[in-house]
Amino acid sequence: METIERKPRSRENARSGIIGTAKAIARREGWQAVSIRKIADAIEYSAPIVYEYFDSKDVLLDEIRSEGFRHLHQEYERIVKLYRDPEKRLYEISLVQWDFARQQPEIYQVMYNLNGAYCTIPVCESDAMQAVGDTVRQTIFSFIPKSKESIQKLYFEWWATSHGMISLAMLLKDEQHVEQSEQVYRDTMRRFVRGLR
Amino acid sequence: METIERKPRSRENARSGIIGTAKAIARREGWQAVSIRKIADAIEYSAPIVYEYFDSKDVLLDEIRSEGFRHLHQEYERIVKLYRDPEKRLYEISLVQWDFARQQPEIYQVMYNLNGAYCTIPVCESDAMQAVGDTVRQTIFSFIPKSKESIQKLYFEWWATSHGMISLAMLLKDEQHVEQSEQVYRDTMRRFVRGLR
DNA sequence: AAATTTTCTCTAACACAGTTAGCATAATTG
DNA sequence: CAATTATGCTAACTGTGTTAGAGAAAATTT
Repeated sequence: METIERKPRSRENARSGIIGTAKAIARREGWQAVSIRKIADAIEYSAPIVYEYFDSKDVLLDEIRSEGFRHLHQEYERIVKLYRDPEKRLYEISLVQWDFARQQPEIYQVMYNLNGAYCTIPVCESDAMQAVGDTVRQTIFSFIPKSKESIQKLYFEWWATSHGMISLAMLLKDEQHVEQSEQVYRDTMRRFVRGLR
Repeated sequence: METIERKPRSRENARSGIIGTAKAIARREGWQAVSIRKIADAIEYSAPIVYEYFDSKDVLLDEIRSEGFRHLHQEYERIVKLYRDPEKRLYEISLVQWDFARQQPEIYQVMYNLNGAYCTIPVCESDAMQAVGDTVRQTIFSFIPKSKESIQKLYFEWWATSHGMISLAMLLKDEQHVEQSEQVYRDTMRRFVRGLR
């Protein structure tokens, strides 16, 4: 993913090379260390070339963020198709969220402007994020048919609980053991889902 | 807090001037806009002077962060002294946390490396943060005398729930109405406290 | 009072950041 | 072959954190 040959490369190829390099640097050195010049060096181009693919660093980060939300959305839809029991669905969705944040922390960080990642473009306006929200709201609605406002409140609660634990576990990863955090997360999310009926 | 006269100023005076200016800029333009030169301009000094008071920007941010945790700790202690009922205590502490994040979002952001604020120094090692944790753990212990591990787990849960809602409400402040978020927060925290007994 | 030292503050510079303008070369088209 | 388009570069601008070293002013000593 790092040292890409320069010779045979189409436009889409270069674009994904930029994204991949940005993610690789962020994973290795943190988002603060991600610079246009460093990306350009890695893909063996000069800095201005990057601007042929992304209008600004902000737009690049936004693209990576949207990619993250789209990936998450796909995973959620997979879960929805896999299980029929609404409770099982929501619980498994919760686990997917945890695993995603564990396996690709740099993506999770840019999605929520965490730990030095900073994208000016408001995340609320992202269609991908809306789509994720819709899937979860539908799942909640599927076993608790309530008013739109009530569903929104429950979704907000679920989201906050999950995101709170994930971002806190990231913050304390040196002090608190991952296994324990994960156990608490599982228990809490299971309890949350149970509490819905 | 912005245009400070230069004439009569002691060392402590200048130090707090730097901190105050940094906070003011962060509040007005976000943490990403906080630069050493801008701070120096505001206090009518040249940039290197700032380094006489703080070894680096990182240290400056860490100081502001610790200040935030110390302030929060004081508020928590005030609540503990004010109420005898443990449930009331924890609930009021939760509300203090919300109000703090509402009234001084820039401080809350630097405390958790949110929204462009980025301090390299690990927050876990902060004594002030530990002190805050101790107070909350004690409060939880005061009406649920369990093992250290259980208390730690409950504290983690409480913290995650509170922090999750606060940071999410910050993220969605344009979409979701503050009043509704606050209502959900109050309900959730009350339910959490109730659920402890 | 003169000389010396210490204190205070500044300018200049370095490497790096995001970003843009303009030029050179290569590929394609007529 | 000539003209045009595409491609990628260098150089530059402003702004960032940070450091070195110069210079003035104040305090101290002789």
